[in-house]
Amino acid sequence: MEPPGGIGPAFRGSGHAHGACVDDALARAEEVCRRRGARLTPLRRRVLTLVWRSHRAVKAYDILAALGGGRGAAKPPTVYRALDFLMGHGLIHRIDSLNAFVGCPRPERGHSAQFLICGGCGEVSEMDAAGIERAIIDRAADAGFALSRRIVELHGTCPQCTAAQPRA
Amino acid sequence: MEPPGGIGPAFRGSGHAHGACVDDALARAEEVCRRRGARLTPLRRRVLTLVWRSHRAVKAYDILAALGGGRGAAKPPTVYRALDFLMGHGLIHRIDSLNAFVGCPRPERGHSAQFLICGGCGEVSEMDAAGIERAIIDRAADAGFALSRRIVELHGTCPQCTAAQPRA
DNA sequence: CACACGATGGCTATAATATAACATGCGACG
DNA sequence: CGTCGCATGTTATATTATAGCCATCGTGTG
Repeated sequence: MEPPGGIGPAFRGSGHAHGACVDDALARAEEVCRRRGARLTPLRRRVLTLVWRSHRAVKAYDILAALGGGRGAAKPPTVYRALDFLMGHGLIHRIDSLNAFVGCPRPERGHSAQFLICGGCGEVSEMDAAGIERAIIDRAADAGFALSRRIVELHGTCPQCTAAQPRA
Repeated sequence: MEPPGGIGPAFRGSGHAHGACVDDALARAEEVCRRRGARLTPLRRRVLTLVWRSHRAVKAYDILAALGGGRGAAKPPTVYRALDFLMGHGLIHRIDSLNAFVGCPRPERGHSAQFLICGGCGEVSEMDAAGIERAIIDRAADAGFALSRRIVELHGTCPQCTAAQPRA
């Protein structure tokens, strides 16, 4: 079940030791920030932890709610600024088709990613598929198009959810 | 430079006879609806025309504004319902990374599309690149992932805009 | 004709997502 | 100490989207 390339597309289902994912993600984030002189402040670390609460894409306002339930509640800009920072350093990705955010398991390399998004369990699996990347680059080159950002978000059903629903 | 498949990625720049694009799109829409027994009502036709005003992605609230400037102005649900209808019949596509909509030049075939989105002029070019599609399908199959919706939105700079900016 | 029904679209309201603009705190550094 | 820059707090508002209810209209049917 270990993912090819160490990233995806292994959907984890409910039975994995998620604490290790979070610890690993935080350690990597520390390292990335340390090397760049960027400050992973308590707030940013907390937001990153909240994004990593699951392997699902997390909405900004859910983070907001989790941050400050009471009167001293956090405000939207607080969350969006932290998310911007984390995205800027590749620690999280935005899933545009969900207006939501997911932790990046390999922040150290500036990879281009594709996402498998399960409509059943909501899990998001990040891939770095050379074949897809290659095809996109080739096709853009054919068109004389200078690529910057590439968005590949693939919706469907993960193996676990497919297995759980013998007859859809 | 004619695109394989006849769709994209020909960026048109400012010098094409756009009336023909619109007429063609409307004729195709009529035909598609007629064959399915769907009703391309005046409102829906008007919204479709507004989406086709350019080859750029159009925002729902811009359509809203264009629909009813005055006191009897249209309301959001009116626009979103028309857009839902048009999407349901493949007459337009939603560009998730822009929260905006673009006309589909080939509504008759249920194609899967990729979009080239120019950050300079804002034009969106629809492709149906078999190579990209193939790579995505193969990779999803590897992962045991049952694909439904595929989103491929490629941001960058079109040939015209690249030529216009010798030093970016 | 009277009636039910489904599709369409108008309306009010509100939810959900995101940013602008300005104020405050706080540490680094001369 | 002064001030500079960055992070965060705060207020307000912009942008995007949907829920839910009602009026209208065409169509088929008793």
